[in-house]
Amino acid sequence: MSTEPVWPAELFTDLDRTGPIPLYYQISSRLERAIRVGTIPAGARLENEISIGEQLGLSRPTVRRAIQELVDKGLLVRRRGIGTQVVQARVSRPVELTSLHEDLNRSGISPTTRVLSLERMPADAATAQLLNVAVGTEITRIRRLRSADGTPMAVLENMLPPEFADITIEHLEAKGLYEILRARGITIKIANQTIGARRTHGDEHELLDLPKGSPLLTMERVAFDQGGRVIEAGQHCYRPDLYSFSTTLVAR
Amino acid sequence: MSTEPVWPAELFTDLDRTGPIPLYYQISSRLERAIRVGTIPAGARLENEISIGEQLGLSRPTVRRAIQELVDKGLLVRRRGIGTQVVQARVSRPVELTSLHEDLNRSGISPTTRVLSLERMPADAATAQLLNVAVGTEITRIRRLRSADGTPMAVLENMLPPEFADITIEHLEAKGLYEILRARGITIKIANQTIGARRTHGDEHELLDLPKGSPLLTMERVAFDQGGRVIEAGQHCYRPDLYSFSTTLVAR
DNA sequence: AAGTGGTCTAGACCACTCC
DNA sequence: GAGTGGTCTAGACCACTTC
Repeated sequence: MSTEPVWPAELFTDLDRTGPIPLYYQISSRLERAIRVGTIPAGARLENEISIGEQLGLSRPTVRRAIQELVDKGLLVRRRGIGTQVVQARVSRPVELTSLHEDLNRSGISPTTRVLSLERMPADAATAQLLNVAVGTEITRIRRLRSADGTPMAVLENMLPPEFADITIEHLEAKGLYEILRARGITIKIANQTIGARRTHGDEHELLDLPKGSPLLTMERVAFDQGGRVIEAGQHCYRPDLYSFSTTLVAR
Repeated sequence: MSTEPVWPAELFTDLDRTGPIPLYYQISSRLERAIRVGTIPAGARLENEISIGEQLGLSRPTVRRAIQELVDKGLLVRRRGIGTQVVQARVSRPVELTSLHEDLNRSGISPTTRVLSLERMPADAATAQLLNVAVGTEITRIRRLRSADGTPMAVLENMLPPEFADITIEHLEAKGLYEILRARGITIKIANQTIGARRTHGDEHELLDLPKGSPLLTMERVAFDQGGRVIEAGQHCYRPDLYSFSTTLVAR
């Protein structure tokens, strides 16, 4: 038995057709909320694209684009000849271009940061290559301890190119690095990151309150702006009992 | 100084306009190859979308869609008022819905699999919830050791729902699990996965040829088909000196 | 002012699935 | 055969960047 297709048109009565927010985005964000809160239940079939367009006074490509956004997020599945359905599986938000600081904030946890060191130094060969600057360029090296509710969670090491030489300890203890960068108009567009594991080195076990030689979850990241300039390179390690990376993968 | 925009139209002379392969896909895949091999260098600016469409005899939306594919992959950056540029950063392929077996194959390494155990058993409460079946349902539990060039790399544990009760050790030692599933017409559409770290447990250190209590990189995954049915649930652990997860993140 | 990408329209034909 | 999504066309207007 197949159920009737659903379309809660009442959610879309007051679309703003003149403002700066794209119509497809207004549709997809309301639809996403309706799915996440359960107004549209898992497994429900949506009405077809043309019919939705007629009800909303929109062309099919616009409706299609809105739906595609949620297909890409893994909330909807489209099948030719069948229709569009809400996915049955729970979907977690993808690994995004955010910092640990923002992740924690979103979880309702108030992160604190202790700056362990903040120094300017000439780039050695490895760092110069990483940041794509000349050897000997004065770069900024930061080492921070990030805690959540008083419990140490991660040791964060970052290298910054010379343009950020004026960042202070006060900045870093008040806000996350990505927040500071964004306030300067820096937009991170692309990042390459690698997740791995290793034992604690040096003082990491003390900082993270772990036995010496414990396993750590590690993440290395190089972040670029729109023009391909390196904005930061980080080598971070996390307490694996307190932190992990979750994501939802969607097949193309 | 800004350079002239480029468009190697000669790469697109023999588009197949009648076959089953979409035009936008033909464009984007050829363009991707040209970028990856360096025919179009990093930082190059592409011609504008309308001009490309005219040269290729295509409408702008089709050209736009082709370009969008590569923007989503992080190979191109678009800026309003400026144009479309090849990203300066190296881009690694994203974490995809593939198995370790396929990852290794793609890297030119021939993986081998030893089945450590293959058993049918009634689902306990935790497994039943994971696989979304009734408690006591006969499920299949697999434990495998995956090696590359003779070196043990990972211990793979999977739970499968009852419909796969006929999978044999011979199947599993010849092919990857996902390959076997695909051969049965099973398409995995969505997966939730979590990456973490922990110490070795039980016999893992022996299997992976590591000291007892060494760090392991772990990945848990629940994979769903189009209809939201659970296809497999896996708990895998990897030797962190031989394996890590790399990906490129692209800001929306 | 000129050029770029961002959005949107109103259609069209096709492939696939189900009955 | 009817209904669905997948692709594609040929335009339009707008916002943003550069000159």
